[in-house]
Amino acid sequence: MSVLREKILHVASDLFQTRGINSTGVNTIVAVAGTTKMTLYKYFHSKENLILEVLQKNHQDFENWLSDKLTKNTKKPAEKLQKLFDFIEEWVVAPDFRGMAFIKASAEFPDEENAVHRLSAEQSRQFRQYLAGLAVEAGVRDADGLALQLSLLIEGAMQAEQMKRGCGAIKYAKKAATILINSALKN
Amino acid sequence: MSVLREKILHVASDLFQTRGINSTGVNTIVAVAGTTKMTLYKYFHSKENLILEVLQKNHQDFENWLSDKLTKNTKKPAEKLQKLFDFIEEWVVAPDFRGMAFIKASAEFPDEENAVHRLSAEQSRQFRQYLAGLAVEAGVRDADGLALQLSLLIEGAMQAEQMKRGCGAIKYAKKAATILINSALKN
DNA sequence: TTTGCTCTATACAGACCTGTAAATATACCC
DNA sequence: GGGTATATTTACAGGTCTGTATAGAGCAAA
Repeated sequence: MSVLREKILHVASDLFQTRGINSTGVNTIVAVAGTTKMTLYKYFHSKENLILEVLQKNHQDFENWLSDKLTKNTKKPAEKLQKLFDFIEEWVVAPDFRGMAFIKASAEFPDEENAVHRLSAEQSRQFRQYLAGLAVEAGVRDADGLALQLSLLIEGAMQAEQMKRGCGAIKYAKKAATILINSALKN
Repeated sequence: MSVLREKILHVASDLFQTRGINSTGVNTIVAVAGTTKMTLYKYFHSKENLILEVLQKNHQDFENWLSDKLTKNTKKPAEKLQKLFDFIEEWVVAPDFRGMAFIKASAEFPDEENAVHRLSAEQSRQFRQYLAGLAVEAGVRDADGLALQLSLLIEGAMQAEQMKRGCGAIKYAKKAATILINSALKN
């Protein structure tokens, strides 16, 4: 994998998050990345293609990081659900946190037929499925229901933290999650 | 208030929600509204100004609708918190629901110094404050905490429903809210 | 009919956008 | 050195964007 390709992906991801996708032109991306449009269009057939790859990379990075944390720091399956929000908080309070990519992408591309919107929706679904897997392992009966509720808290908190840094949304989301998890485990 | 001004506001709001703000040009707005750019720029000094007015109108319409519903359909203060999510659901399942305006606006304008972003953040804060008022009336001790948690559920559910209509997010958000409210009332 | 107001029609300026063409430069492998 | 792949440079086409200038149409009141 070319180093320039990686650089473009990284720079594009950064600019998309800080300035918005539609407000970031390819001219800006290549200027910051220190290359030219010809190189960008060689690796990424179009801007839409670049957006899709950036989204995919961000999502994979997040899920890899999270599942790594979970497998390394927890032993029993039930523990994972409990500690989940500790790691989410760690992710959110990181200085380079800029919100969840697929949430913002779906806002910028509201048309349900649009490729970017569809990928965002798919990633949202995948994330809920991952949470549902944790809930199943923990012995929750309505695993899908709890997963959906936790995803609302997580995505809501990330949205809130992106809108106003340090607003403490993730802390209260964690408290709410504990209550919901305990309630779900009792049924 | 001029009828053309109202028409422009309404059309702009609709297009911003369905196509995105940055993807909607003033040319499109005036064409759909059946007027010209000269008239638009007469009433709204700039496109940014129009965006701000659209946001403000949407937010006021929502809060007015919600508080109307609450005052007309509930009697005791504690009831309002319980019934809140019924009305939110009613709002979300309406066929013309297109997501919460200020969430999408803040995603399209991520810069915290930007006027649109600042208004969005302010509206999010106002909404939480409104919820906190309901929690106080209901006798919740940590009213701000519960309000924040409920706002996460609501905003998360609206985001999810906007991403994929009929995904049932609001139903599970309601269940989660009931648990959280009951838990908060016990403390 | 004249005055005054709102709205329309049309054209334009200047900037930015995505995407491409063609020629040149750099580096590495044989 | 020669050949090859990769990257740069510069320029451009064709489009869209916000915002403005200018001239005229429609209409109501005096």
